[in-house]
Amino acid sequence: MRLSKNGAAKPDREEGADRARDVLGGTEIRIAYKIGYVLNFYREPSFRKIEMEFGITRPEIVTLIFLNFREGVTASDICEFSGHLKANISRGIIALEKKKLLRRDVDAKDNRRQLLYLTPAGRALYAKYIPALRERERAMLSCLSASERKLFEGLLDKLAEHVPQWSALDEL
Amino acid sequence: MRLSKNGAAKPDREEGADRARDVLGGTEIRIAYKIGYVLNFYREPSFRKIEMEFGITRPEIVTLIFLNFREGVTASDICEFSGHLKANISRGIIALEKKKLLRRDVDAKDNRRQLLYLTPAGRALYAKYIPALRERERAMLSCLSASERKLFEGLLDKLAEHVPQWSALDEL
DNA sequence: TTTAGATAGTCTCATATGTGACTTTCTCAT
DNA sequence: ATGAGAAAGTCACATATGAGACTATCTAAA
Repeated sequence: MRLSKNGAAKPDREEGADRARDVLGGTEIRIAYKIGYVLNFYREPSFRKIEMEFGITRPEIVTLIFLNFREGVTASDICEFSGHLKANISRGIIALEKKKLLRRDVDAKDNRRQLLYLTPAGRALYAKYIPALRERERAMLSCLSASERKLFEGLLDKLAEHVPQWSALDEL
Repeated sequence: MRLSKNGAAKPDREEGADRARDVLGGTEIRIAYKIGYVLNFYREPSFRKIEMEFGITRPEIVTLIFLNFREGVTASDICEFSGHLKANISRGIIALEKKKLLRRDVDAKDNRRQLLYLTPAGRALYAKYIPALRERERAMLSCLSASERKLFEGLLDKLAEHVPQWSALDEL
């Protein structure tokens, strides 16, 4: 029942993959459980490593990821697509500003809102940790052929676009 | 840019689904990000509700789910397939035992290990919260046809079986 | 046998997180 | 215009979590 460090099964044990198939198929929420299983192994170790290495929290990590491809957004926007609670994103933004990794301007059109922008230092920090995430994603998907990957992403897109139909934003 | 509570877009804003497609496609780790997006909306609200309603923690929730289909396993086994750290699963098991929701026996073959079994009360508690998780999974997947769902699960299985190849257990 | 190292599980401490209340600002119907 | 209610963001408090040390037990090789 044990896996050794490199993921290979010990001689007298079930092989890891067999065991995974067996176990993961057993719950009453098979698909959700399997998504969680794969994602946990992708995300948790990666994010913990970044947290430790760079002294930032998860909301800070995702805020930098988000701002890297779209600036001038608000804390609420980041909540909406990161799944983090607004209190945590708020704290993260305050911390990032304190470290001069982002800048925020009050929206002239709506004084409640603050528009967020990365500083060069913020962009540089992002550039330090994103390659490991990219590489790990590549490894995760390497068991799928190019066409399977396309297929998988297409189905994921469908699921993602459908999210607003069944999950209210204020649930997060 | 805002979604209203029922997920419908306000008249003068982009529609939720368009916006999601647009935003989610922008990161450097598209597929991982999309998996996280969908899963967050599935898992976080559901689990938080269970936590509050029944006064149990996440490790306790997953321990009950796991034991419901396989008993006589150990804390390590649960770590292996839940993605939770052993300290947290350990605390969860201690709490569940205190509440008489599970029972543990020292393994006669290996005195370090404790074999876990649900009590009827534990099974009853599980039965109270699993229907909502099932229903929410159904809603999440309702945008896929039966054959798309099969396809999606097949690809997920492939990814799950491949996990040991790229992620070491001790990373969790 | 003995012993070095691995493994199962628990504990302590520091930190991150969830909840809900709060302020300020905006929106919209009257 | 004005007042009720929604939305953006912050805060304080309690709790859950992550890191890493620790004990006890097992394994395997000399």
